[in-house]
Amino acid sequence: MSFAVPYDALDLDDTQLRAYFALMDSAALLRHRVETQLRTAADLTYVQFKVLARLGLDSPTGSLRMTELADEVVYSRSGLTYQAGQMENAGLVERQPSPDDDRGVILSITDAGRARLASALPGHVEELRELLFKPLSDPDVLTLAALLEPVLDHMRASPPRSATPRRRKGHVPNPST
Amino acid sequence: MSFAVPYDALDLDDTQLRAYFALMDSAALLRHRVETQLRTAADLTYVQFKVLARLGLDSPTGSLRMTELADEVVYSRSGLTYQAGQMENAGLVERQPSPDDDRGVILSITDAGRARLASALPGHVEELRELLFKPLSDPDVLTLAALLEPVLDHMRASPPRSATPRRRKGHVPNPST
DNA sequence: GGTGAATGCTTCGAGTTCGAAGCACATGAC
DNA sequence: GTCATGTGCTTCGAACTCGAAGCATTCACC
Repeated sequence: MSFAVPYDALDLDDTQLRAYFALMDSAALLRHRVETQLRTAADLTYVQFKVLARLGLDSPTGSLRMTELADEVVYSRSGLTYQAGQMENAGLVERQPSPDDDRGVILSITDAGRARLASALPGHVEELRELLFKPLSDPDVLTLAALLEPVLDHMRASPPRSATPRRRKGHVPNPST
Repeated sequence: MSFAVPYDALDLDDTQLRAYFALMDSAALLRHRVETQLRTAADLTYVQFKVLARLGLDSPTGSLRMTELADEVVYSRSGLTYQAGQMENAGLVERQPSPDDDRGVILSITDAGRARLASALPGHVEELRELLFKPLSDPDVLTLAALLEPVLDHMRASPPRSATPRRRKGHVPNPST
């Protein structure tokens, strides 16, 4: 697929196109495979797995704010509200009011959630080894991380060009008006 | 996020985890940004854009089989059927019966589709430059493509562990039964 | 050339996602 | 204290995706 049709000045070169499609397609395909693996092995969505992993492996207390999880796992608040409801019904997480902000909701992993996570992890890791890491050498993996982490940081730092400001702190509402 | 909890032998090392999350998160975030850009600028989904681009830029005839597009753009036939319907209603593509196979359907881009694609391209390229390529040097871009293309090829070659065989040609139905 | 299996696409129902609107609480100015 | 504005989360409706089932055609083999 070449974008080189009527926009010489704005075109991407072939290498850039290759990188773009390789990134998008490999991530999409990997997610699809991982998703079906998680679904059949542990009855979890990729999103649900990621929520459980964030809560159960990263957080010392096993709990996080809804907003924080939403920003990482899904790209809308309502999306996380929906999943939190699903997972709460399944007994994997609990919702508690935030102690320091009555508007806030804190999501905590339950024992059942930890058990489900533990049951999903080995197959998940196995799938990653098989699909993602088999064609990559150890230095390759490091290089890949070193290339993509700055991209990720850069995108997270760049505001979506026209959207709700939604800066965590230190927002700049209106420069002159 | 460290997976290093109870599965020493199966664990991924930190570098692998970094690469995994950087890949998944950067691609997901990039897709989200690109999607909103395409939506506001040209009223197109990422999937629809990709269909138009494949038909309008890659194919000399401006047309492709449904199955071929489905495998590239979406991960189910029904998903492409839905999008083909949407885009046909919008006048961007046309459906024709395949001449050499009465079951097949060929999707062709229309003049309106080419016009829509042309209107979307500059902003799309601009968004990619801004978000993806700004933090990467030219050699970086080449390295990224060189790392991810083998991963993509490897995944496309690996059957989904338990699914319909669905090989284009040369299937091996039943070894002994 | 006839029969059974495979293939190409569509229809259908269920599940997931998003954005906009809404509600409750918090924060800052006065 | 009060008011206006901002923030955290939920509800709601619309759109999208998938897998399974179904229909029509083709292929392979006898």
